[in-house]
Amino acid sequence: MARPEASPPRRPRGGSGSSQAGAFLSGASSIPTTTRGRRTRAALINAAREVFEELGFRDARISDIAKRAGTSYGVFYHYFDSKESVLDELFTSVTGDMYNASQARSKSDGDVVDKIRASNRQYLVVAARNAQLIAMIEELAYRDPQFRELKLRIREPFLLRNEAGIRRLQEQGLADPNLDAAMAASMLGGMIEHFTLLWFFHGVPYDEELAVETLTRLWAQAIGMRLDESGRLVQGAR
Amino acid sequence: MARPEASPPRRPRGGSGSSQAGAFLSGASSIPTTTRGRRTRAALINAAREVFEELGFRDARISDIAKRAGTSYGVFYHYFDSKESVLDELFTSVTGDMYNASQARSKSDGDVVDKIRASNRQYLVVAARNAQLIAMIEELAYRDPQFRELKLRIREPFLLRNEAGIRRLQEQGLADPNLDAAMAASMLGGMIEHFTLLWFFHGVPYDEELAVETLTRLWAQAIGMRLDESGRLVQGAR
Amino acid sequence: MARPEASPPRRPRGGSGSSQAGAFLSGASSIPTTTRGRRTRAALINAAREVFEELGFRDARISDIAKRAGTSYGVFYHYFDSKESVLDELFTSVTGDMYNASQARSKSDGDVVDKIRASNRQYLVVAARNAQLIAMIEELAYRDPQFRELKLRIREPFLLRNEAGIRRLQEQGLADPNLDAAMAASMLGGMIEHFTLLWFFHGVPYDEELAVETLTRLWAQAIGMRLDESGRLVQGAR
Amino acid sequence: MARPEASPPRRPRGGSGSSQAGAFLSGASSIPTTTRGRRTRAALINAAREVFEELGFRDARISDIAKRAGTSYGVFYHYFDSKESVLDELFTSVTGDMYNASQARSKSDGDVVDKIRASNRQYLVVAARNAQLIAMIEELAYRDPQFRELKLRIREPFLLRNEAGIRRLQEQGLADPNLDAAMAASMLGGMIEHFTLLWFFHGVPYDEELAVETLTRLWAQAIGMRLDESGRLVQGAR
DNA sequence: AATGAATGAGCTTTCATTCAT
DNA sequence: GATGAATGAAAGCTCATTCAT
Repeated sequence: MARPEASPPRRPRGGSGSSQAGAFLSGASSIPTTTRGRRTRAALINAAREVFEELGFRDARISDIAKRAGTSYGVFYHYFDSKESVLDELFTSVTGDMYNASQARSKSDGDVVDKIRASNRQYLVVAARNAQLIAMIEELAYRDPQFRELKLRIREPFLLRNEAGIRRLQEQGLADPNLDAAMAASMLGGMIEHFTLLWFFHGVPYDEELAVETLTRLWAQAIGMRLDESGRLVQGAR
Repeated sequence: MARPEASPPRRPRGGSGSSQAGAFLSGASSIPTTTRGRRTRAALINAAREVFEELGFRDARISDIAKRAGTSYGVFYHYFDSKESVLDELFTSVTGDMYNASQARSKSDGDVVDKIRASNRQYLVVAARNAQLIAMIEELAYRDPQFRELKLRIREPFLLRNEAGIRRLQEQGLADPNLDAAMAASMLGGMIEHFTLLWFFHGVPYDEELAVETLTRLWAQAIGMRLDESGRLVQGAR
Repeated sequence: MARPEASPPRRPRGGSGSSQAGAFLSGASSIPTTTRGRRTRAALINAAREVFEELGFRDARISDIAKRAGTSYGVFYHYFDSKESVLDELFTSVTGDMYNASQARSKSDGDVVDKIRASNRQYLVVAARNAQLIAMIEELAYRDPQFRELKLRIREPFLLRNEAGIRRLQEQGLADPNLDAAMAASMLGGMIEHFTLLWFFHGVPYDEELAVETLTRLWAQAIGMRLDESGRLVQGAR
Repeated sequence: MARPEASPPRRPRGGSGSSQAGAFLSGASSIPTTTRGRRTRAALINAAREVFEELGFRDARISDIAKRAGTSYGVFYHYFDSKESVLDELFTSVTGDMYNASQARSKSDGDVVDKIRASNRQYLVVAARNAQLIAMIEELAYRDPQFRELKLRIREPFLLRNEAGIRRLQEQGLADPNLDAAMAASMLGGMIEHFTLLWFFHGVPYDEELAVETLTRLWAQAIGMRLDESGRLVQGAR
């Protein structure tokens, strides 16, 4: 017999089912109308970000967030349904930031390698900026399909961009035609992802310039280019 | 939801127990003298592995493990101090397995690329075999310095091996001398790590042959080799 | 989007779904194996009955029950899933008692009216004995379909018995043939139910003998019999 | 589930607030002077009725009522002291309606049975109209002496009327003189009460005509009359 | 050696009510 | 008059761990 809930301990009350557009998780979070309300809500989101980064999502208690925001824990429920729903808001900003980074065109009018270098450098910048939150998503992705999808969704635009880039270079005769562009994009993308996490989140120390150069050289050579000792494309090497 | 965790000696939040000198994580676990005792202990470890893989470390309850092992949860404390201490045992086997893999010399008498290919293939095998537990370590590493170290310790022999390999190839004039061997080893190692996790744990589907070939080609070319369309080293290309 | 439960705050864990045979509500309650366990469990049920009767189901807190039973509230969850599940046990005994009463045949070899009188008297006895719990079911029935059904299920055997009785008397020419037996049984049964609740639960004072006599006279005459001043059937009056 | 109820002046458990002299339950509620105020107040009462009927008194939240009334929950406290005090207003109307019904004289110039029939039919009408609220009172009466009294007070005029009726019929030689009029009135009144609740609130389906006829026949015969197959009084049968 | 009963800290969530705006 | 933000007591429930048997 299914759990019958004799005198139902919790009324469902429609609410939380209706999702906001673009909300990743539950997202049933009321938007305050007054200035004071807006300020409090913002304080909560901010506090949540800090607490999540310090303690991790699972170890973060609502009361930690509320305390950090300087409110009672009651207000939290005024603005959010649950921990999950603040997370939403946070993710919206990260995914947005990451997406923009994935779309950005380098303005450098250098050669192909310069473009790769610029792109790597840029990834490093956003990755550093969002390391904590990305690490959190990674962590949660290990147990929660919802977050696994989010993780994959975040990396997708980078993948597509990389794949397109490789394909274009292959067509131009600049990249190894024997490479499966999608697979290579996934692997090389993973290389950078993994590396930035190691560096920015796990605290393994690396030298920035060396990192950018090595990343760029590995990437470029992996797809079939040849770089001279100063990191410039050896023309006609392919 | 109620925070699980115990009552009296309440663990400080996020920590995984204070580690002792000898064992990796927490307290020593008594080694039983009788046959029956040994069997029970083994059953618990086995059960723990299964439960951890299914539920994750944090969500696994002692009672889950005990139930799976077919014992009462009282016995658990006969053999182990805490959840952390069973984990120890489990990790001993993974780290051992991984270490062996990192040391294995390929018997192939093919060329350098064949060696790289064999090595990659072998990594894929152990990674697939230990994916669940490795993922667990990864997950825990996000919050627990203890596990972060473990994670780094596991990857270290691979790193060293790769670094030595690259260096040797550089000396032989087969690999790009402009590459920082340590950095490259870390990045390329990360590429494989990341990829196997995606594949074996997160369930992203890949074709095995294509994966091995692409991995090998990327790796070899990244460090400066040149491969022909059938994946064989183009002699004298450097 | 449905509530996704980012990192699920509560694992379902099959358990509670499988119901015991005959359990009304959830009923997932472990049966202890040791004497001590059995004693504790019994103490909890007893305490629950008392607390429910004093405070009502909804106002009763788990901690009230535990305190009354002289245990920590933790044990409660050792034996029961929830408040609902103790209720189960309690109901099993009431419904059993009531059912038996409904089936009991009076041993009096008096006339029809004596049988009705005996039956009424007996109902009064069980109703008095179970007044608190019946009232509780009534109360809960106002809001919970589950309890509404229970309420109806408890009254059903009485209804059927009464209906059969009336029908038999109609066939024997002793009861008014113009009466719909089922409807009459329901109404007259309700009369007694309502009356006992008023008396035993709401505390409206009545004289027992007068009550039995009046109940019997009303009932008997309602279905078409005629009673003389001493409550005996006036033969051939129909 | 968390107990709702307020924080600072926390109501003693089970109670419904200490009642004031004048009003039935709790505090006086200010009567607004402006039109707008009166409209808001009326909207609140209306909303309260709906919400109470849907959710029951205990499960209804102030915010539910306010939302339904289209106001903020702040205003609620402008007009009412508490949930109990809106209830007051609602009950005033029910009790009024019920009382009127109890006093109504049937205009039919038929015989006694017609009068009983008319009276029953009329009770059915008001009972149907007020079923939700009456059920609510019943429910609350199980736990709250305040409501128990209200419940008894509502039924009282019916009781008195019935008792007087029976007594009159006894004097006229139409009703069984061996019946205690008060007791019979209470029991027979309870029969109808109980029946209407079953029908109108608990949703047990009955045929209206059959119900009226059976009710009337049972009632009339119970007090000693005799009815023919078409429901007319058999003259001189007593 | 094994069992499983008992403990209780700690977290979540609800919602009546107050009060600044 | 009206608004809605803020408060916080209180109860539910979980599960690591202890310990009597």
